[in-house]
Amino acid sequence: MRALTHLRSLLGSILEKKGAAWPDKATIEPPKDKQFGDMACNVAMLTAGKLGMKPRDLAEELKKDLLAADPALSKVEVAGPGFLNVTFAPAFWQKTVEEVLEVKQCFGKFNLGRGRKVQVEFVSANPTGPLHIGHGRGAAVGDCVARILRAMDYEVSTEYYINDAGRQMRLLGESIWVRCLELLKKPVAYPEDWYKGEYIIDLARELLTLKGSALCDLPPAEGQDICYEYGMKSILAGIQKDLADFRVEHQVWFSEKSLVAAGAVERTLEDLKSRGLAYEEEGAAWMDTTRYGDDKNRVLRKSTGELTYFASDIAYHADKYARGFNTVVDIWGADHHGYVPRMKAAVQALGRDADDLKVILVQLVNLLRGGEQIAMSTRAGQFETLSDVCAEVGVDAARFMFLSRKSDSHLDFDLDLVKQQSMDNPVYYVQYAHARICSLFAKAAERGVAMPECSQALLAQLDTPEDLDLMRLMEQYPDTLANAAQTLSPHVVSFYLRELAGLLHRYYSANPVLAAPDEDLMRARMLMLAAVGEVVRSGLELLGVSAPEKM
RNA sequence: GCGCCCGUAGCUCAGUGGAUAGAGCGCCGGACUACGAAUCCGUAGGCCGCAGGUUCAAAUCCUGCCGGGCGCACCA
Repeated sequence: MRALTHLRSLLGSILEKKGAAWPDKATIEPPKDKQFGDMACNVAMLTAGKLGMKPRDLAEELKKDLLAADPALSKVEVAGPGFLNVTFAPAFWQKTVEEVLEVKQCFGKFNLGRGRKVQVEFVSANPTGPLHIGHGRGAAVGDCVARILRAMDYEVSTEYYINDAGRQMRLLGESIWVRCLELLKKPVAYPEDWYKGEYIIDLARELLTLKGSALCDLPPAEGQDICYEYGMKSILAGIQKDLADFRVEHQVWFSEKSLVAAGAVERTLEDLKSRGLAYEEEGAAWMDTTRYGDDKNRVLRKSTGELTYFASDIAYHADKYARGFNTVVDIWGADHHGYVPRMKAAVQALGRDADDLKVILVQLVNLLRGGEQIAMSTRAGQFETLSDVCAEVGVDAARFMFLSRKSDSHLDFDLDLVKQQSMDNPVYYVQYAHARICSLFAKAAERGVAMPECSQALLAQLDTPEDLDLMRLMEQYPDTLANAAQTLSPHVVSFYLRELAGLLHRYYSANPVLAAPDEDLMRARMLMLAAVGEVVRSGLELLGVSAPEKM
């Protein structure tokens, strides 16, 4: 971070003196190949044309100015078509250790968001059955995005939208109802598309114990209502428990029904109409979403008089913005991607920018056991629940697995692999790095070696390539978090952690700490590893994965 | 038919304009009387789906095609 911002401002002012602005496309980044130094910049190639110069000539001038501007730069080279390859003196990187040890868990987190209010809405599964593993992925991604944004000084609220107003809920009531009738050996007419899972029978049994068999003598509509009410509450309580066990917290549970009851949906519809964005046609109310780029207009109220899901969703998002959120993040299953353009259109109709709504699409999870796919369907009652999976592989392993892929790519979740303690399952690799460091300090304490005071003189000994690799990577942690926050990509953090853990393990096996050649070197290494431990713990915390001291 | 996503090493995946395209797993070969071997070191493995185009530079951007997934409701 310091390396990047520092170079950026040095080069920026040098260019300014030459009469050129910093181009948007210019980058400063660690090059893939270490032989090109610590940081590489392409600005000369992008700016040379504007100044009427050859890229390499401009790069040579920049090189001179850079070296004159800052003695912390130990080397600047012009390479290839005009890259500027910059190498910092070791002292520059050593400062990172000092900084980490000073601010500890705050390292890497800075005020990127400047307190902007963001809502993250996720999971939001219909309470018609327990959460399955696909919901688990959405839960992990949403929770992790929220943690990352919070760390970067966004004011985040997490929310679960309960779809308790629609047809699915009615079906839930009917499904429990017919199971009640079955249990009492009464004649049963089965509804279409009903929920056939075992858990529905359990709910029916509980309800009969609670209310007695008289329940089934009620008129069906009334009985089904009771069934629905009981079923939803009970299932929702189960969902809340599963999420809590999964270390996922929603601050707000928002009921669709409450929105309808308050008349918010009707009001939104009227508002759109009065502004010419909605109209009546063929007995239905439509919204003109095409004017905002959707490929056709969408129904808000069906000719039956019933409101569509889309209508209440618009009202819901209007409510979100009315609550003062600058940005709203929705996390949806990727099978809903066709819904994005109309929702973006709705957001614009509400007078917001299309970018005030960010949709993260989470691809479905392919659940495997020993390489064989396990079929899933909530309605057929055939699935692996999130809680079963967590019980089998552990919350840490499950979360890490969910967060170690781009969210819009398919995820193979092989139960046997995730249980295994191999590199196919990197959660242990990262945790082990943390545990190793902890146990090193435990051993030090055993031998009466105290954690040394941090000083530049001690750190000055850390100048081997392995030392510098480790310190450079720690220095990139803030950049990594910024990238993860800006692109809403939790996997960036888990990839970073794997890399950092890899360097740590490599370092550890090649460089004895407590048995270092001399005491000062031992102290210096202790300081650096303490810093690495802090960063690993911080990253795991953002993923919601524990950082054990022993394994 | 139209739209969106994906196609990178045997496998699982990073990399979205930069230099000789990376990591892990798997394969093969090494390292513990050692601060923890859940680890490390080494070898091998690639027309980045195909074909054009844009430019100093393309896995990355544009166009077309092929292959896979998902959508295309007065469902949610």
